[in-house]
Amino acid sequence: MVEQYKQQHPYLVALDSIIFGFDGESLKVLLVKRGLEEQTWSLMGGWLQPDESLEQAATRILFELTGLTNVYLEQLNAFGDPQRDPIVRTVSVAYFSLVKVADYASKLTEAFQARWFSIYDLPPLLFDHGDMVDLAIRRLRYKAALHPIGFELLPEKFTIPQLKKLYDAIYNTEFDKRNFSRKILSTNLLIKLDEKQKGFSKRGAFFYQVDMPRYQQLTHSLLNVIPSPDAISW
Amino acid sequence: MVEQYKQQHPYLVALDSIIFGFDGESLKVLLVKRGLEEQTWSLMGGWLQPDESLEQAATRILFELTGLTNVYLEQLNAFGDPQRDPIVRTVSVAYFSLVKVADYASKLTEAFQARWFSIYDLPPLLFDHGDMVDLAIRRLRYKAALHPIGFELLPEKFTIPQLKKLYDAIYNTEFDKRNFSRKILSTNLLIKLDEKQKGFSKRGAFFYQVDMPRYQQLTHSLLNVIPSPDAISW
DNA sequence: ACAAAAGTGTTGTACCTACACCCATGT
DNA sequence: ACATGGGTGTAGGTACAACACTTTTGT
Repeated sequence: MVEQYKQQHPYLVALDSIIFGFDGESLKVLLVKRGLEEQTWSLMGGWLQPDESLEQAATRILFELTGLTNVYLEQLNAFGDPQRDPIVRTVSVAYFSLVKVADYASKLTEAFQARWFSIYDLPPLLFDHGDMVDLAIRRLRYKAALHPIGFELLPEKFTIPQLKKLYDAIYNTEFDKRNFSRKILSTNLLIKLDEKQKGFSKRGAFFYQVDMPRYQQLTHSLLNVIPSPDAISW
Repeated sequence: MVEQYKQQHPYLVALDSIIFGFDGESLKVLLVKRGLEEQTWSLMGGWLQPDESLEQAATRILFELTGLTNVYLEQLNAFGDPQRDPIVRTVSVAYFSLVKVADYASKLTEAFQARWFSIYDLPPLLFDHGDMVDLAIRRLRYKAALHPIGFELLPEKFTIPQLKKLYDAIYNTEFDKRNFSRKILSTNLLIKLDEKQKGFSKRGAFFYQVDMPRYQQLTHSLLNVIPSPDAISW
C-alpha cells in the first residue's frame, strides 16, 4: 500500500506573500528584489520546510522580511501550473496579509531590497506573481466589503476620515463621508477616544480604536454566514 | 542560483474533492472507500501529475469518479500540516464541486465504492478530510448567499419549489416561499418554460431554466465587487 | 475673518419581512 | 368535494442614497 506513494512524483512547495499596507493615501503592496533574480520585482516568498504547516511557513516568511508577528494572514490560493516556475516545477501557496506600515517601518530587516508599490502602479513581476497580486486585490475588495478587516491596515488609534480614505483607496472610489461614518459607527465596533489627531487638519479629528472583543465576535459570526431567511443578496 | 532549488525538500502533492449533490431533499457529499483504506470513508482524491495544473488534476479526478465534465469546480484551500498524512508528508489542495446528481447516476464508474452522505450525517473521515468538508460547507453557504451557484446542483429544468428546497437544505432552515420566489425572479436570471412538472404535486409547478448569458455576466460582475459607495455591509 | 477639514441631520425610495389568501389538479 | 402543494398580493418597517449646512481651529 505504501507502494502507491512511492510511485508518485514529489514537487517543491513554495509560499508567496502579498503584503498590503496603507500609507494614509494609497493602498500598497510590498515587493522585493530577490538575490537570484536581481532584475525583477517579486513577491516575498520562501520554501516550505519539513516541520512546518503552510500557515506557519507563511508566517515565518512574513516575519523574515518585516519582523512582524500577529499579522492578519489569509490563504489566497494555490498556484500550480506546470510552467509557472521555468526552472523547477513548483507549487506555490499564496497568502495575503494586512500590515500596519508604521510597525513595519521600524522592524524591516535590511537584508532585503524591498519597496512599497501602489496597487495602481505595479512593475512587471516574476513568474505568475502578477496574477497573484490581481487575485489578492480582488479578494481584499471582496472581503473588506463584507468583513471589517480594514482596521488591520491602520494603526491602533485612527480617525474616521483616515478609515474613509483607506476604503476610498481599496475601492478606488470616493465614499460619502456622512453615510460612511454613520455606517461604521452603527456597528458599535469602534470606541471613541478623548484624544484628537493634531497637525493634519485644523479642527482635528477624534481618534477611535477597535472594540476588540466585539471585533472577534463579529469576525467569527460573519464566517458562519447563515443568512436569516430571505437574506440572499444577488 | 539553481543551487537554491536543489537544497529544498520536495513533497507529494495531492488533490481532494468535496463533491456536493442535491437529491431533492437534502444536501449530500460524495464519499468513497479507497483501495488502501478499506475501513474508512474519505474524499475522492488523487495525485498531481507532472504535466497537469492543479485545476486540471482536480477536473481529471472528478471525471475518474463520476464521468462528469463541465462541472462547477472551485479551489477551497490547501492543506499542509506536517502530520496530516501519517505515511508520507503530503500537501493536499482541496477543491469543491457542485454536480447534478441525475447526470452522475448515469455515469458513475463502478470501480469505486462510493456513496452519498447527508451533510448532517457524515461518517468519520480519513486524515483531515472532515475539516475539509466542514470548510467546504461553510464556503458553500457563504458563496451561495452572494452568488447564484445553487443552479449547479439542479437539473437543467427545475421548479421554484425545488430551488427553495435546495436552499432550505443548504442553510438548514426554512425560507418563506413567497419572499423566496419574489427575490429569485427579480434577478431575471430564470426563464419560465411552458412545461409543468408532473407527478410530484397535483397542481404541478412550472419549470424554469437559467438564462445562461445573464448568469455568466452576473457571475463575472459579482466577482469584481466594487461596492457602490456606501455598500459596505457589516 | 477666512480657509479647510470635521462632524451632524433629513428625506425619499427601495427593499426586506411578515403574513393570508386563492388556484389548479389528482384522488 | 377535498386535500395538497403552487402561486400571488399587501403593508409596515428598516436601511440605504443623495444631499447641505454648521462647527472648530490654525493661520
